Order: sequence, then C-alpha cells, then structure tokens
Amino acid sequence: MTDKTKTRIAEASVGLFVRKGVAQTTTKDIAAAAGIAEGTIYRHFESKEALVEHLFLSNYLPLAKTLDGIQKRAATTMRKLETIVRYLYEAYDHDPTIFRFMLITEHGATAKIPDGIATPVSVMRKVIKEGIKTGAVRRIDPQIATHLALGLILQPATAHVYGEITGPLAPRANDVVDALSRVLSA
Amino acid sequence: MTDKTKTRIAEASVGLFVRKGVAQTTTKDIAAAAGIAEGTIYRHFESKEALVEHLFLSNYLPLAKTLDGIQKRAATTMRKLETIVRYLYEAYDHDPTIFRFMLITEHGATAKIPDGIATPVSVMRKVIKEGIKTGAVRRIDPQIATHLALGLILQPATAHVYGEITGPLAPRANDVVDALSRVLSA
Amino acid sequence: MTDKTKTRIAEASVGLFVRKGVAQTTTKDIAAAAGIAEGTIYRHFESKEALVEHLFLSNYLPLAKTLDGIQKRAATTMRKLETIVRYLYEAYDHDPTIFRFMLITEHGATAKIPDGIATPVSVMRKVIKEGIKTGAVRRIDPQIATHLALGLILQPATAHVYGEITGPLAPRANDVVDALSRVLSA
Amino acid sequence: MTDKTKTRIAEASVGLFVRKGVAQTTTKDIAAAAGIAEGTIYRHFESKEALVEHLFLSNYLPLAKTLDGIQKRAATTMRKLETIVRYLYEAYDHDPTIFRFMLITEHGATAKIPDGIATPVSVMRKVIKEGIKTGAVRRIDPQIATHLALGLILQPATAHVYGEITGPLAPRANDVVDALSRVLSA
DNA sequence: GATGAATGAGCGTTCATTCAT
DNA sequence: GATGAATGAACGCTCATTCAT
Repeated sequence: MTDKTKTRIAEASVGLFVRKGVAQTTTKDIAAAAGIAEGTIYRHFESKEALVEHLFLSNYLPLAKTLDGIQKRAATTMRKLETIVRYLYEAYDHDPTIFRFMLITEHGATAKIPDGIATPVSVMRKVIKEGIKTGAVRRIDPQIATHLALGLILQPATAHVYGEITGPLAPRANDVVDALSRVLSA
Repeated sequence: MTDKTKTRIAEASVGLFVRKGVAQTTTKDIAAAAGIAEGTIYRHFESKEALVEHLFLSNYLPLAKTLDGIQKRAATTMRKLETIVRYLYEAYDHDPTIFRFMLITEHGATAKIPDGIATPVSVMRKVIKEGIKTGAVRRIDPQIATHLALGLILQPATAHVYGEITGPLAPRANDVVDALSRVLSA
Repeated sequence: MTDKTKTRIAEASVGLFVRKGVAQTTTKDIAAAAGIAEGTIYRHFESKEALVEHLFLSNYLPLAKTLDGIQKRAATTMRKLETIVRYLYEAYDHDPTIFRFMLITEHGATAKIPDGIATPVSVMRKVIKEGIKTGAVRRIDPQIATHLALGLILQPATAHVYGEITGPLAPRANDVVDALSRVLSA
Repeated sequence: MTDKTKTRIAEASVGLFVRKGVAQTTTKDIAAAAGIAEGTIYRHFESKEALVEHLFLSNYLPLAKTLDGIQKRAATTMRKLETIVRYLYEAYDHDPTIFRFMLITEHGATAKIPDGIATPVSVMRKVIKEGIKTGAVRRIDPQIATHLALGLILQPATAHVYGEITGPLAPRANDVVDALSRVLSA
C-alpha cells in the first residue's frame, strides 16, 4: 500500500497552489484541505518549499520520460511533435490541475535540476535537433527553435489557465501542430 | 514636477520584485532600496498589492498605446508584427527589468483590467483580426492565432529571463518574425 | 533481569542532556540514541520531565547513600571530607557524564525532594555539624559552612565542565582537601 | 533620552528568565510583562537568544570593570578580595534579579567572550596572581586558587537563589572573607 | 510630506504526547 | 511491550500596515 497521507497532502496542495498561488497557500490551508493536522505535513515533507519542489519534480521529470517514450514510437519529427502535443493537451483536459501547477510554478524558484537529467524541455530540444540532422526541420538555431515550439504549445495552455481560451484544449491541438509544422518544416 | 518619491519607490521596487519575487520582497526592502522610511510607501500607495498593480498597469497599458502607435504606422500586417517584435526585443535589451516584471506578474494582475481597455494582447489580437479580414493572415480562429503569435514572441523572452537564452534578444527578432510569418501568412 | 529498555533510555538521555542541554534534547533525539521508537519512552516514563527527574534522583539520592557510607568509615571529620572529595573527583574522572548532569540539573530538580531524605548536601551538612560538635570544626554557622565547603568542592568541577580546568580532576583533590581543612579546622 | 522600550524589554525579561528559566520564558511572556507587542521585541533584539546574550554581557562585562576599579583602590590582596565580596553581596541584596540571572545563565550557552576581554572571573584571577607574586597569597596553582575563591563567594549566593540561605547576603560576607583569607593567605 | 517605532495577526515549524496496530 | 504516524498547542519570528510626532 502506498503512503496514503503523503498522497492526500500532495493532492490537496497542488489544488490549493493552483487556485491561490504557492505563497498565498498556508500550511494551515493545506492541512485543512487534506483533512490532517498541520504537523503531519512535516512527517512527509521537510518543509513547505520541499513540498512544492517534490510536487514539481515528481510530475515534471516523469513527464519527460513519458514524452520521450511517445516520441520514440513516432516515425518522423513532425509525427513526434504531433503526438507530444496531442498527449499534453489530452492530459491537460483530463487533469488540468497538475499541468496548471507546472505552468504556474516559477522554474527558477524550485531547486535547480542537475545537468543531464531529462526534462520535457530537453526532450523537445532533442527531437528538434534530430529533426535538423535528418533534414526534417529547416536549418535554424536549435535553441531558439525549441523555444519557438514551446511557445506555440504552452501559450494556448497558459491562456486556458487564465480563462482566455475556454473549452477542452485537445481540439486546439490541430492548430498547434499545424503551426509547429509551418515554423519548423524544411 | 512629478512626484519624485513615488517614482523612487516604483523604480526601486520593480528591481526588487524581479530579482527576488514579489512575495519575497518586503516593504522594508523597498524602503531601504528607495532610501525612504517604510511608512512613506503608504503615502504613495494604498498597499503593497496596490503598488504591484500600479507598477504593472502603468507599464502594461502604456505599452499597449505604444504598440498601437507602432502598428498604425506600418503598412501591412506582417510589417506591423515585425515592428512590434523589434520594438519589444530592443526595449527588453535596453531595460529588461520592467519587461521581466511584466512577464512574471502578468497572470493574476491582468484580471483587474476592465473590458475595452487596450492591452498589448488586445493590440496583437486586433492586428491579427485585421490581417484575417484583409487576407494577409490565413483563415484561423483569431483567438488561437493571437496566442500562437504571443507564444512565439514571449517564450524566447521568458527563456531569456530564466537564463536559457543569453545575449541580447534583438538579434533573435529575425527568427521570431520569420516564424510569425510562417504561422500566420495566407 | 532489570528493565533493559528503561536503562537504554536512561543512559542515552543523560549523554544527550549533558551534551546539548535538557531543553535542547528532543524525545526524538532520545529515541534515536536509545535505538527505540519515540512512543516507547512513554512506556517507561510518564513524561520527559519525569525522565529528567528520575535520572537526577536515581543518581543524586544513591550518591548520598554512598557518601554517607564513605563518611562513616572515616575516623575524623577531616578524613571524612577528604575521602568524600577523593571519591567524587575519581568518580567524575571515571564517568563525567552523570556528574555533569547533576551539576547542570541540580537547581530546580532538588525542589522535589521531600524533607528528611538524605542528599549529598545533607550528608555534607551532617558531617560538618558533627565536626562542630566534636570540636574538629571551628565555631561557624553550619549552614554557611556547608555551602563554603560545597563551593570549594563543586566549583572546580563546574570549571572543568566548562573547560576552564582541564585534565583529570582527581589530582586537584589535594588542593581542595587542603582548602577545606583551612576553612573548617578549629 | 535612552531607549525606553529596549530597557523595558530587558528589565521585564531578566525577571522572567530568573523566575521561570530562559527556555521556559516565551516571547509572548516577555511582551506581556513589558507591556508591548511581541513583534516589538524584534525591533530591539535580533532574536530571543540575542536578548539573553545582551542581558548577560551587558551586566557581566561591566561588572568586571567595576570589580577592577574596586580592586585597584584597595591596598592589599586580602583587602581587594574583601571589598569585592562586600560589593557583590551588597549589590545582590540591592537587586538580586540581575545577579541571579548571571548565576543561572549557563556560561557555555551564551556566545563566547573573546580572549583578552576582562570578566569578573579574570579580575579575580588577576588579583590572586598578583597576590602570589607579592607573597600575600601562598604558593598554589593560580587557576585552582581562582576557582576555590569563586566557589567560596558564589556558592552562598547560589544557595540564596534557591532558598537554602535566607535573609540578606551582606552579613554573610564576613564568613566568606574569613574563609578566603584562610584558603589563600601565605 | 516623511518618519520609524509599534503593532498583532498570522506564518512555517517543532515536539512532547497519544493511540491504533 | 513496542511501534511510529498523527496530533495540535505553542513556539520564535515576520512583515504589511498604522499613527503620533
């Protein structure tokens, strides 16, 4: 059996962090939302900051693995990017909270991720670099290309978080994939 | 003569907000940086929150005016977008602080802007909508198109804030303008 | 067989109390040092305070018995005091921890000892009172005489606890015994 | 005008520290006793620990100066020690609190006093060392002699703190001075 | 207008103690 | 007996805000 209380704390706190912001969420809020005593948080996490970091890394880094697996199963660069976008937007629709949390969390505020560890961003960069090598992606600085692609994917999601785009995100994937193709294709 | 002290407070606080984050910046920090007493902040701003809002709106809304002026002087949709991007990236290079502040603060603060007030985002949307009408921009949902364009423009700036892209941003404008053209052109 | 766990707790905690102070030692520290669970402490002691009291009394009161036995076997008042000092200083050198604990804890904990129970202090007082009666000790208020004697004996030990005197204490016994003789002899 | 509030905090807290112990006195207690808000403590002292240290050092170190002045005005070693004892016991009777605080505070717990700074203990040691040099004090290790003398002086005061000796301390000075003379005289 | 000492609610965190297993 | 997760009151401390000067 997995650690029930730790999970309760984690699930309750992402929700609060997304709704109210990390700084505006108190340990008291978290305890109340998780139905536990405030002190119990500290049996499972060293500090509130450690809880935030755990939440971020335990979702952000596994997502890299998932995206890498998805990417490997697709044949071409454009199919790789397409399946990644579709996966992300469907996952967002299925449980927006954790994605909102990742979108909202200031990367700089969380502990630095050691070099060499795969992140969703590094997976994207790898796909694009390989695309350039194979000629599927036009000649362009891979770093700027990565961020242009990220912009196309993340900005609609961010807009959705703040209510500027409404309804499920998945149907928007077509437009995004199309845009990716236009920006990157050779 | 404009309110000297108010300006000192404003200038000192954006710097701190960008460097340390809004929540992590105390009124004591602000007073020290501005060379004034803590209480003096409250002669010029109702609260710390009001200071943040003032800082955001007094830069964000005038930027809309500026971008609208720029946009009006350009002949075609693509030239409009190009001059906007070049203006933004040069302004970022000239004084990154205020742009970083807007990038960091944007969400949450935008909620308070009444409908009908022009924002940089609404200027972008207007340009794109007009482009669709004139046929310069391909047929696409203007809302998603606006956010695709914003993603292309803002993500490289965000990446710069977090040190993933280094050096001046202005030379990157070419790649962004090119991408905008590919995504939007009919 | 005596209560093994209780002994483990007692031994582990004196060490911690001496090294870090009673207030700075947590029940968690004690459990870790004793190799038991935190809750187990409460099977053996009603509270942390009761543990401290037990530790103090279970060493302080038996010490009175020991000193009284020693005292009884010596012929003269001065020999009584001499053997007491030598015993104390040798015991301190052999296991400073428990003596340091008594030196540190003494005040406040002594309040709980019922009248009529022999303590090291009461043994000293008895020896001195008898000395006055037999004429071995000069005429002096027995209460002040007791504390003058205690001062001569305890202050070097206290100085050793705080590192102002180093090396074994036993060789210092000569000087202390000599001083006791000078202060008390008729 | 001196800092009224800081003085109020200092005076209120020594009283509490002596009555309840440092660890058992909370910042809330101090604020209530001083008639101020809890936060105000931190306008005058960096932390509770710093308050304790300030209290200790601002009384302990000046006492060294006072004792040194007293000592210089006396002609012989024994007169020096006599006036020191009389001064201490009269000061204790006049305001026992601060003396109790110094007696109770664990020296080791407060910040280390830098070498070369005069303390009451170092003044005592100096007087005794000079006494040995002039022949007024018998040949004896100055370090042990200092602590024997300290024991004679402090133990009656400590006994008074814990109620084992009652009434004013000053009349006891005669016995202590006599004892000092017996222990130290050549 | 400016000051800065004072405020006090509320923060993140600790830890002696309890109790179901 | 032993466990260790859970508790929650209480801690030291922070900081946006106020107000007498």
